Amino acid sequence: MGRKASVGYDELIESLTKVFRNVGYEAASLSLLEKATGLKKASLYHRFPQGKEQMAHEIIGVIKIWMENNILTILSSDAPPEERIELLTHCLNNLYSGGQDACIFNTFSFPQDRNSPFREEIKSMVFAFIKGLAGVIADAGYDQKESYARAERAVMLLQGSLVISRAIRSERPFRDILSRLDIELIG
Amino acid sequence: MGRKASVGYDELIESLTKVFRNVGYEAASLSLLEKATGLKKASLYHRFPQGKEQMAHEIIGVIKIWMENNILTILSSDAPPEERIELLTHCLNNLYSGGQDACIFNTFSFPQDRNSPFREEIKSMVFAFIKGLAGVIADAGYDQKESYARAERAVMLLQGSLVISRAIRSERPFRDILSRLDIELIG
DNA sequence: GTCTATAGTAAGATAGAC
DNA sequence: GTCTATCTTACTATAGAC
Repeated sequence: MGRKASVGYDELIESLTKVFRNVGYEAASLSLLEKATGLKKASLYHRFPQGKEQMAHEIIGVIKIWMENNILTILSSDAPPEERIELLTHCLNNLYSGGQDACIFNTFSFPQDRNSPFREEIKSMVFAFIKGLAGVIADAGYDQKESYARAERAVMLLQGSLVISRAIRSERPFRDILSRLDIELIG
Repeated sequence: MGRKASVGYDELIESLTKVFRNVGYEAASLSLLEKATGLKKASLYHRFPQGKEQMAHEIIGVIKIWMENNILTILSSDAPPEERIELLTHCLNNLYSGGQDACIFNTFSFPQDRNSPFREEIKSMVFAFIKGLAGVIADAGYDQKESYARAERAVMLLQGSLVISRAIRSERPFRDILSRLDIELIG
């Protein structure tokens, strides 16, 4: 039997995610990751033998599963559209820490050569999110084309509000968008 | 008299900007900057004695001036609002290369410790842009509060569309937003 | 499983020839 | 003004003790 880990997998991933999403793949140095996780470089390599690239892949995988189990599950439930959007709003507020944390859709989409591997995963997650939203909007009575357009627009507003919130260092833009998400989607 | 530069200041700044905005400050290594400019490290240090940090500051300064001379000048002209927005649209399409290039509002807002110096400059540029837009909207008859809200919202949509366009590798979302910018602002 | 110690590599930055 | 060569530092990654 192996020795017990001082840091559980889940909290390890959470610490790594916080760094990666907020500074980007290249800037996420092992020293930053050491500080964030409380583990030394060698220990990180013990957990992730392929180093940074593996860490990035695993946090993306975990986020993907989280997204399926939370956001997408909420969106495809049989509750009324208004209720689903209400739940989604809380979910997103939690995911982005009220506008303080960046989104990997943004951070991991910058062209940093080698890591094009995870750009494909990001792309499919973006589409999954938009399609999930479009489903709710369609359930509220909009036609398919309009539903997709509204969904995509909402994602843009969310991403844009995160950009502006970070740029002006105020969570207010993000909160504003989140508080009007229902109107944006099915209003 | 000094020897003639093989690369003029303007095209040098342009090459540097292309790298910085699209990969971010940390990932903009001197080898990337060498390739982009065609100058060797030592030559770059001759032009920018304080290295990367100075390069970043100067490209931001140049963009700021460009923004004042183009975007802000257009927005504060005495042409009718519709006409100003039409000019702005072409300006933005050019600035972002039709959705292919990232915005420094986004790239330079990530928390990379030391370079907090330029976060203040970015912040003021974001506000200047929003206020410039709000002016046009107010001229079209909207009250101040609504004008500001619409302006901020338009900036979010632009930024968000750039994020999504990069994420799904299609300029379509950006083009869609740009083509509806007039409706978004004063429609 | 985590650590200290240490390679090995790429980064930022200078010195000096042309 | 640009270059090659070099220095120093930081980073990624590994070896081996506990």
